[in-house]
Amino acid sequence: MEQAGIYDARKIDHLIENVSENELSDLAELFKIFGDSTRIKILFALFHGEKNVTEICEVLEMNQSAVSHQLKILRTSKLISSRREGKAVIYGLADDHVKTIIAMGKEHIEE
Amino acid sequence: MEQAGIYDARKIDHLIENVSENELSDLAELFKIFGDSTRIKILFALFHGEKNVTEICEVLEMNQSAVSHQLKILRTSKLISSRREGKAVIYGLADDHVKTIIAMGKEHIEE
DNA sequence: TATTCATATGAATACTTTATCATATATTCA
DNA sequence: TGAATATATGATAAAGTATTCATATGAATA
Repeated sequence: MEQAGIYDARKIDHLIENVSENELSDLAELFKIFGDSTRIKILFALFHGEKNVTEICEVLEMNQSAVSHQLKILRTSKLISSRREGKAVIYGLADDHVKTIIAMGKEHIEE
Repeated sequence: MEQAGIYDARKIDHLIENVSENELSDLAELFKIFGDSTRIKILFALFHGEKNVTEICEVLEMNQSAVSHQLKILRTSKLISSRREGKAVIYGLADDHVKTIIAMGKEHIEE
């Protein structure tokens, strides 16, 4: 299974050495966030740029309350960031790890 | 947020383009698998080599039934592979994506 | 300031998931 | 073949989760 140069195997191995019980729990918590269609859709909606809540609702075709509940979970996990601009609250990806994690997942399911 | 050369940003961007509704569901399903402490612990237990069920139970300090139930989920998701050797069934990681995905997760929570 | 628009949040419900218990299956060995 | 060991699995209870509805908060504007 060649990884097409996307990562460096040695660095990967180093990253997963000596992981504490607590870190394992944190990891599970993190992945749990990605493990929901609605939240994954929100993250994808933000891949190409920031969006406010109304726009996210339109993309997902879901009601505002459901979306806001999930936005809160993503915010709490620091996967997305938010700022208010007038009446609207604008959301964006917090950092590039989100993209990488999802890309790795996509690469896996493609096989 | 420099990624220390662990991945190539262009390839990441390419991977997450044009993702269908179905692929999003599959992705959520995949991450759901990682989103459980027991399963993450099993995967870590297998990082340094294959183990049979009894050994996995010892590492996790969990009862055999609970472990087997989670092994089945990991097997079904093709994250681990198994083979029988006498009375024992030996499990190992199915491929390197597992390591990569978890390493990315770890990198994220470290910040 | 009253109203409207945008977002957040609490409570309730329906749905999912995990661990446990009991038991079944598979393999080895006496 | 019968007992022992290793693993798998079905059913159930307990815990967790997502969506919906109703309502609250916050900001802009008439």
